[in-house]
Amino acid sequence: MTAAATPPASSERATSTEKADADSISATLGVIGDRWSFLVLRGVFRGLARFSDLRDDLGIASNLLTSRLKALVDNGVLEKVEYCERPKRYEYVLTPAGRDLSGVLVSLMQWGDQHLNESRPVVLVHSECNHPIENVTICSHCNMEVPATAIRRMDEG
Amino acid sequence: MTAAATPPASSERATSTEKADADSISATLGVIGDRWSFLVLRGVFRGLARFSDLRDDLGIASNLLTSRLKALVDNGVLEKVEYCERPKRYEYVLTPAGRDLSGVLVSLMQWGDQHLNESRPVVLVHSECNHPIENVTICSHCNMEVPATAIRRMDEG
DNA sequence: AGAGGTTAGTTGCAATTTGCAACCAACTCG
DNA sequence: CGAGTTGGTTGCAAATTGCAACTAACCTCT
Repeated sequence: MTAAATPPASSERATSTEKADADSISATLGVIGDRWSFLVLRGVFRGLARFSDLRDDLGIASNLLTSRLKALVDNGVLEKVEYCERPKRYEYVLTPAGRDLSGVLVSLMQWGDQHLNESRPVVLVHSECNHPIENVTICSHCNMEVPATAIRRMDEG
Repeated sequence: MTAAATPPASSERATSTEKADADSISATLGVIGDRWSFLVLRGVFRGLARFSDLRDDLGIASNLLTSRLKALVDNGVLEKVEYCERPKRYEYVLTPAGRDLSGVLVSLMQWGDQHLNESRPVVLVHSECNHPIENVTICSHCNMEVPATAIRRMDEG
């Protein structure tokens, strides 16, 4: 037995003989865990939607951008929307599931801001009040922030 | 010009001629953004600390685990602590910076649970009350949760 | 003391994945 | 018609990963 974490999943997923992922972290990484997908998503969150804008902003090779966008669309993170009929042009927009990835991006950004200060931070704000936002882990029962040291799995006490 | 996002950074970082990353997301991905580091961290968060335990749990090849652990230690995410003097054995424990990555892991897990249900979710709880935790983006000014659509960059209004 | 086991790796090589540069198709504009 | 733009595709070289075998240092058992 000993299933392991199955990361060598890249183009095609779970060909049936492969032992499935053990948990949601590796499953999620199977969707966005390669070298570029996070950055493609970051671009889309920033408002880039067209192939060439993403390519130019990220500096990614066309063939990779093609394959990453396709994978993100296939996995329901992005949607290809026609924005021009005659020359047939598409743009890539976040699906609701894709939008839900904002927390991942925000927490990545926040960690970088706090621990690697390689650049002036991009400050994200709440559009309604213009004050900075923050990503936290909370306990909705206690209604308080939960530090990493107070997180446990439900089983195996 | 046109700096781009610089993901082809793997072993050694920023050889000076390279344009630095543009933001904290790519900087963070430079530390933990490869196919295995997230999973190595997940293992450590789960309590695995020894080389062989991580290798067996993840199913990662030794050479890669060696290089990932080294990178994580070099980047201040993990610390190599001697746990046995005579045969000279070390274990890998989270530094405070490493512990701060819990939010990233939790948000990845949460997204997978919500959008890919490839396995029975591992429920994380607040150790003090035993109730499930949740990762959210909040505005500490408004004291409310901020949906992805209400996040904006501070500049460029 | 010697055989065998455990832990923590290293080494070499094959298989994948990525990066680069060139090329292409459809269409618009002048 | 010729040039330019957008959104790609193709081929090949370079880098990264995976695998399996091997090593080093040290224990434990007989």
